[in-house]
Amino acid sequence: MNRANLKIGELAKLAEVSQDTLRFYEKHGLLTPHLRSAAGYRLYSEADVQRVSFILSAKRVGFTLNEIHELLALEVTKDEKSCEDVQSFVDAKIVTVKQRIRDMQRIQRSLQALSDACCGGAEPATHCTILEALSAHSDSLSQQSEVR
Amino acid sequence: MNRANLKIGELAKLAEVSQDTLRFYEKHGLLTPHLRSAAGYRLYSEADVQRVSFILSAKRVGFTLNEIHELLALEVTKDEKSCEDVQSFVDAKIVTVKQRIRDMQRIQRSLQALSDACCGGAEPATHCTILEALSAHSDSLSQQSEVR
DNA sequence: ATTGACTTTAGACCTTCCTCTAAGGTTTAT
DNA sequence: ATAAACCTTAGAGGAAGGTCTAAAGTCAAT
Repeated sequence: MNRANLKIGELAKLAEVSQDTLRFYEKHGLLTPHLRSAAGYRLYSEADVQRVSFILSAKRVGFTLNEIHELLALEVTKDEKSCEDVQSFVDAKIVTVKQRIRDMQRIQRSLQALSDACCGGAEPATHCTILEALSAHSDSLSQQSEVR
Repeated sequence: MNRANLKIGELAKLAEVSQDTLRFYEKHGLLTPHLRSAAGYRLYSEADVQRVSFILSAKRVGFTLNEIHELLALEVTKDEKSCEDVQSFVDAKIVTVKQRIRDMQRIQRSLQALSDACCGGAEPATHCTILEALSAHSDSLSQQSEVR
């Protein structure tokens, strides 16, 4: 499958989303096909493919479509005060992302502990639920940060 | 604030969620207070605090409440074939989590590049949007895995 | 030139995850 | 003993993110 001027069904298959979802994203300003055919068919470019990829990754890790819209709208126009605005917004997002990475790593360790406690052999299966596995590494609400 | 026998308002404040949300989680089997007062007030234990912490972390990184329910229900009963079931489920989740961590790291690098390209000083601001910043490190849909 | 697989639109409908309202009972402080 | 600040329930309402339907136009192959 070539990646230039994809029709909606082709992009849908490539990105593993429905055509409805792509139209929905368009309606909400997240993804506009770079052109339309004479008959009005949406035609997506390679850049559009990248864009949908970004949207899906960002969504998978918990950004809302609104937040993704803001991220996509970010642009350093370089010659203005846009810098400050962009930078403070982006830096705030970086903090959020770092927190989420820590959340995920904590969950990953717990899942791993649970998997290991299992048929791991000689281990005493002290960790019998994910919460027990988690509390072995946990820090819990004590130093909770942003909850959106 | 002590963490034994919290009333709903106390837990809500501690966890930074609404009381409604806690009741909603209870209705859906995610968080049952360990006991009720004579008058029917919910009383939450330290373990309940941990549980809500887990729910919120998992939610922040993109698990649905249903998935969280499944994770919380996991239990190695040790003496049966529960091991195999738990392990294959958990191992699948670990794969998902690892993918999401990579997604987040990719996004983090892009945000960082965007922030740097900004008022970073002498840099030529080649990365002017998040998508351009992203494509500098990107791999896009080419090796996409699970999209839930 | 017609069949089958595509595409278009508008709009109704659905699920998830809350959030709010109403009508009332309880606890604590004064 | 009464006010203020808690708590209870059931159920309606709402925003986000799709998903489905209908009625119609387009394209490629036989």
